[in-house]
Amino acid sequence: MKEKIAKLISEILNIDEKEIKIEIPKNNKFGDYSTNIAMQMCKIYHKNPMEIASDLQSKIKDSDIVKIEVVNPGFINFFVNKNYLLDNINKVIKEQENYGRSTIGNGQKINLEFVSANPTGILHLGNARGGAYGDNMARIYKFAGYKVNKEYYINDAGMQINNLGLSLQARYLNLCGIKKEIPLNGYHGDEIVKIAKDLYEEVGSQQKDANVDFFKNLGIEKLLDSIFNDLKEFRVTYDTYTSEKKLYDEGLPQKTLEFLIKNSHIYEQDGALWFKATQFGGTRDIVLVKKDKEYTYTLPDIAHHIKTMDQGYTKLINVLGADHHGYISNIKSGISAMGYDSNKLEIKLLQLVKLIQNGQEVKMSKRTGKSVSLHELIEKVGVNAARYFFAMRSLDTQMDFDIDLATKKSSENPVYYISYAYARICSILKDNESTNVTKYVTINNNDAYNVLKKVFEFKSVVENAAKKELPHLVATYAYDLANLFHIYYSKNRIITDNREETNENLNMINSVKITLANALNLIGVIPPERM
RNA sequence: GUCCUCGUAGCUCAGCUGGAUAGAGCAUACGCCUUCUAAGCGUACGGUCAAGUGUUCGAAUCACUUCGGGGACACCA
Repeated sequence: MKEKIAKLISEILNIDEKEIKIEIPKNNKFGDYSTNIAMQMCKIYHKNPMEIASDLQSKIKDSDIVKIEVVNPGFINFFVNKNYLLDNINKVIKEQENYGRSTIGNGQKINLEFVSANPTGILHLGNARGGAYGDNMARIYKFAGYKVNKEYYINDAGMQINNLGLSLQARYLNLCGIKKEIPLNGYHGDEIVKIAKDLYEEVGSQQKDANVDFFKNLGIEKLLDSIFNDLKEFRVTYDTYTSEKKLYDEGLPQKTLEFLIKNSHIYEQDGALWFKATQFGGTRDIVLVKKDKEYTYTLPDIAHHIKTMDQGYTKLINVLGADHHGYISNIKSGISAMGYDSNKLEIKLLQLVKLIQNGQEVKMSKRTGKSVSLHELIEKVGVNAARYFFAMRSLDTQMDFDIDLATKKSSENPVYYISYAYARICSILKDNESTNVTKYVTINNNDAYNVLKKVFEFKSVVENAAKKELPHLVATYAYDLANLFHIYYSKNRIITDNREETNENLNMINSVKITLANALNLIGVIPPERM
């Protein structure tokens, strides 16, 4: 319908259809569709926008348009007949879980890397936010016709892992009665204490002479286990896992370094090898090889990105915490220096989650182990509420997470509101059989039309969410749809004395049910059939 | 100091290719269950869209400046 109106106008004004913006007004007294084209054109025609609008009003003729209004300062509002909404009910029922699917992605390949937390502790709230965002985007992209690869980059090499090994070793040796300090930048999480304890309980002090590598590997194994278990419970899964250590085994960081040296992008200073990042848009030069000959994190990460780009992705998206902001220019300049297009890499920064308890901010730190874990969150509020809570807010708000509120499991979380709409529909459909309707004739009130209009909008919401990379548009959409349904439900009977009417109503609410489920699925929420 | 980001109702947040009277939830005060789930619906209260300047027919939205919150500026990741 939108396209049709745009086309009609473009033919009259003789301009490109794409120039014409047709929007759905927030207030439905302004019609089903509205355009500001008359105001846009007044400069070109040197005419009053109201004049242009009136002119268009008289020239547009179409059987589906029942009324055209011209309103100050020059809006043209279209009122269309509602058959398209009624016809859409059968489309929804026919397409089921595919209703709303789009092809705008055109099969483009997107690599989505998210969470990628170091295996030096368990996942916390910040990771949960990143996980929810990444997974939501993956679901939305797929639904919008993109090909998506979800990747977890495992930092199982380097300094931090060394610290993990040393921390774990210290804990274990202490249990064996041997004095050993946790290193300065070591990890103090309970989960590390537990791994040491489990080991001690299993083998006693047999491993007291084991080297750090033993503890590193043990720690990585156990912590990755817990990370992926938590994520799975959170309904977040991955397609590929990339190990930093494996990149070393394949010699990729080495090759990357050699390439950069060969192309004179590297110089030596103070015994370290520096990359001339400033020549490629970086804010400052960066060290790739430390004076102890170890590589910094950046070198294997450049290799990693190059390797991914070689696989033909049109876009690489990394979801990182806001504290990694400074890293963006590092990695991008590295990619450019390797002769690749760094614009293909898009980095999404998520603002950190501020944790509120008893009205006060709780500082989080992985090192001190004083954070709320993802696991704990799920235990307290459930996966649905947690997923929705993260999905409903855009990434760039510094969100407050009130743990007292969340643990109340109350209706203050909108996910219950949406679930309730879904459960209401399910309970009606459970007790009432419906049959196919070929032509809807009884549905004729604004509450119903408002609901159906929302159902109709779904596909464009999916496309918008994909294009703008904003999953919260889907969360908000689900809420709006539930809201309109609740209003409709409270004012209208679905089961009536009239069999034909009842049957049409049942089909209509079934279309709402399907659309709700599809929307919620895109943000990892599974609505309950009963509440 | 330099860079990034945010600032919208008492609180938590929507509002995003500039549009019509700036919207929800929570909180507060009232209504609505003999009928399909009241975890719902409705009414009221609540705003200098941080401040200023500019661009525009039109700005919460775009640009610049100032103020304020958060973050980043490692031979950590």
